[in-house]
Amino acid sequence: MPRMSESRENTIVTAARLLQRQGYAATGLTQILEESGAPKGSFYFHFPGGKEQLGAEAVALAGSEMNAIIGAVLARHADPAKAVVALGKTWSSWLAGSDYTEGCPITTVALEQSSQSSILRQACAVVFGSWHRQLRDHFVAAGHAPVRAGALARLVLCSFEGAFVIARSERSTASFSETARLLAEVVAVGV
Amino acid sequence: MPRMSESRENTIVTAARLLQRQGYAATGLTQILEESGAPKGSFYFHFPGGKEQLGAEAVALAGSEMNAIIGAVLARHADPAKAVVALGKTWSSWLAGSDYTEGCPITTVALEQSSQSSILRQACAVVFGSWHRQLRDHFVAAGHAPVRAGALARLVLCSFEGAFVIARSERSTASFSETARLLAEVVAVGV
Amino acid sequence: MPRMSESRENTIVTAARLLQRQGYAATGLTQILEESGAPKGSFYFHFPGGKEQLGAEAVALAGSEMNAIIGAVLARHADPAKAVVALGKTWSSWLAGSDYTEGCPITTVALEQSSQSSILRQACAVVFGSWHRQLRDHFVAAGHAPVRAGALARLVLCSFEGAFVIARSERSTASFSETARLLAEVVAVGV
Amino acid sequence: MPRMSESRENTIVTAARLLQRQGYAATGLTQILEESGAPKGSFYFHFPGGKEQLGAEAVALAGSEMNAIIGAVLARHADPAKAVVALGKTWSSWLAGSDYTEGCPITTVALEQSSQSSILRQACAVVFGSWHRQLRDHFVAAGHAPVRAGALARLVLCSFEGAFVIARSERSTASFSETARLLAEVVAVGV
DNA sequence: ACTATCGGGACCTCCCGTTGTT
DNA sequence: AACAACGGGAGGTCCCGATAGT
Repeated sequence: MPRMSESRENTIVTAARLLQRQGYAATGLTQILEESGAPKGSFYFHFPGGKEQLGAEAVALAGSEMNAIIGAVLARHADPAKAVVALGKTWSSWLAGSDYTEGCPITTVALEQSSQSSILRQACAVVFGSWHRQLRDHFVAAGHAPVRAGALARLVLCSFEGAFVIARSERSTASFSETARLLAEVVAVGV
Repeated sequence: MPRMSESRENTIVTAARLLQRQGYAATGLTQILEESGAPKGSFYFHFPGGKEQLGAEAVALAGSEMNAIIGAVLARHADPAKAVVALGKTWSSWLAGSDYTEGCPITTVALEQSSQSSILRQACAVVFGSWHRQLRDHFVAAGHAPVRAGALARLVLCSFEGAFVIARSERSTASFSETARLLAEVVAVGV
Repeated sequence: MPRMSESRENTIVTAARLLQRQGYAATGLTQILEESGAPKGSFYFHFPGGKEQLGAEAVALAGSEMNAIIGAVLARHADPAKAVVALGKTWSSWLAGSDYTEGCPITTVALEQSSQSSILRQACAVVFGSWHRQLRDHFVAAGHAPVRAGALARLVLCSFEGAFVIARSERSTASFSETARLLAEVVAVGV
Repeated sequence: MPRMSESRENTIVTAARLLQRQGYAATGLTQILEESGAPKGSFYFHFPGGKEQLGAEAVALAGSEMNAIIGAVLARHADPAKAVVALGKTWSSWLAGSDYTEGCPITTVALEQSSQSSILRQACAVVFGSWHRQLRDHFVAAGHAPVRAGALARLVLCSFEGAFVIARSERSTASFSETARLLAEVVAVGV
C-alpha cells in the first residue's frame, strides 16, 4: 500500500463507514467530505476517478478489514463447526450493537451498483473472492477435500450474507443463530 | 386488494422492476413515471405518501409475485431436497437470463433503507416473513419437526439471498449451483 | 348576502383564518380545502374565479367581522380618546392571546398582492375604507370637524396597522400601548 | 461587513428588491437568481442556510439602506415636526414614483414570516429596532424627555408603516400627507 | 494541494386548474 | 355538487464535477 496523505485516508475510511450504512447512491460526496473533515478542493486531485474511485477504494478497505476479522476468528477455531458458530456470533453481536445499522460493509454497494458501475462491481467481486478463499483454505486445512471445501465456503459465505440482509430487516439476530447452527452441522469434518 | 386505476398499477409494477435493478436511492421518481407512462400530475393523488409509499407497495407486489413462484416450484417438488435444487435452478436461470441485472427483487431496498425508512424496512420484513413461512410449511409437510423446519427454511432463505448478491457481483451462477447442492443435503428428510 | 352552502361558507371562513396567519402565496388551496373539510371537486363550481376569488371573499368576510368589532368598541366609548385606548387594548390582547400569530386579518394579503392582483388589492382597499369611515363618523359624532375627523381616523388606522406589524415582529405589545396612549392625546376633543 | 463576491452581493440586492414588492413566499429563488444574473450552482455555497438565510440578509441590507435615508432626512431637519413631514414626503414620493409597487422594504416579509420563520422574524425585529432608535435619539436631541421620545418614535414608526400599507392598497398618497401633518403636531417640541 | 467559485441538471414535493363522469 | 384522475410546471434543495488562481 502506498503512503498516502491523512486527508486521503480519512476520506476513504469515512466513505467506507457511510457506504456500509446508506449505500452508494444515498451517500453524497459532500457528506463524506464534511464528516471526514477533508478539504473539498483537493478531492479530485486525490481521486481523479471521482466518487466511483473513492467507492472502489472504500470497498477494498472494508473488504480487507473484514478479512482480518475473519482470519482472527478462524485462527481461534481450527474446528470448522466451531469456527462457523464463532463467526455468526461475532457478526450478530456487531449488528445488534450498532442497532442494526452496520451489516456487511459492501453488500449494499454490490447490489446497487452491480448493474451500473463495473468498477464497483469488480471491486466487490474481488472482496467476496478473498473472503471465500480464506474460508475454503481453512476448511481444507481442517481435512475437507478441496472441491467440497470450496462449496462449503461458498455456502457459508452466502448464508451469512443473506443473514445480514434479513437480520437488518427484521431487527433480530435469529437469522444468525439459526443459520450458524445448521451450517455447523454441514461443515463438520468426518461423519 | 382494492381496485385501482391502470395508471396507479403501472406505476407500481414499473417501480418494482426498477427497484430490483437499481435500488431505491438510485431510482428517480421521474424515471419511474416516464417508463410507466403514468401521468405526473396525479402521482401524489395516488400516492399521498410519496416515493416511500410507492416503494412500499412495489416491495409488497414483488414479494407476492415471488411468493407465487416459490409456491409453484414447491408444488412440483414434494421432496425438500429436490425443491431446493429446483429453486436454485429457477433463480439462477433468471439471473443469467437477465444478464445478471435482476436478482432478488427486494434485497437492495431492504439493505439501503433498513436504517433510513422504517416503512420500507417493515415492508421488506413482511415479505421475507411470508417467503420463510412458505418454505417452513413445505418442510413440515415433508416430515420435518416444526422447529427444525423453521431453521431449515431460514437457512435456505439466507443462502439464496446471499447467492443472489454474490452471483450478481461475480456474474456467475456458481453460487447458486454449489449452494443448492449442499442445501439439498441438509434439508433431506430421514437419513 | 345570498344564501350559500355550508361547504362554500366553511371554505371562506377557513381561508380567512389562514390568510391572516400565512398570507396569500404561502397558503395553498389544498390546505384550505383540507382544513375546511370542503370537497375538492366542487371548488371551481363555488368559486369560478379560483383562488383569487376565494381570497377576495375571505378578505371581505374578515373585513366585515373586524368592522363589527370596531363598531362594538366604539359603541361603548363615546369619548374618542377612550375609544382609541380601548381599541388598542382589544387588539393587543388578541395578538398576545394567539401567541402573535393573528394580527390584522388582511394586511399581509394587501401587501403581497397589491402589486400582483388588482382584485385582491381592491378588496383590501374597500375594507380599509370601511374601517376608516366608521372611525371618522365616530369622531365627527364626538364633535370633531369633518375634515379633521377624517385625518384623525386615518392616523389611527395607520398607527394600529403599523402596530400590528411591529408587535408581531417583536413579539411584544409595547407598540400598541405606547401608540394608543399618544393617539388618545391627539384625538381628544376640545382643548 | 465582510468582503463578498459580486455574485453574492448581487443576489442579496436583487432579493431585497423583490421581497419588497412581492414578499417572501411569492418570490421564487429562480426569479432572484435569474434577475440577479448570479449562477445557480453556487447558491448553496454562498448561502448554506438556503432561501431563509438569503431572506435574512436581504432584510438586513434593506434595513440599513433605509436607516441611511432616515438619517439623511433627520440630518436636514433638526425640528422633529419638520423632520416628520419630510419623511412623509420622501416616502410618499417614492411610493408614487414606483407606481405603488415599492413600499416599506421589509413589512411584507415581517408579516408573512413572523409566524413561520423565527430567523426572518428576528431579522425584521432588529431592523425595526434600529429605525426606532434613530428616531428616538433625534427626538431626544431635539429636547424631548427620553421616555416620551421613545413613545413618539414608536408612534411615528407605526404610523408610517401603516401608511405604506394603506397607500399601496388605495393607490393614493393621502395616508402619508394626512398622517404626517398630524404627527407633526404631536412631535412638536414645547407648546 | 487547497480555496473559492461556477455549471447545469436532477432530486422529491406540491402547486393551481381542468377534465369526464356521476 | 361531488368524484377520481390528469396536466404541466414550479417550488427549494442538493448533486457531482470542473475551473481559475495561488
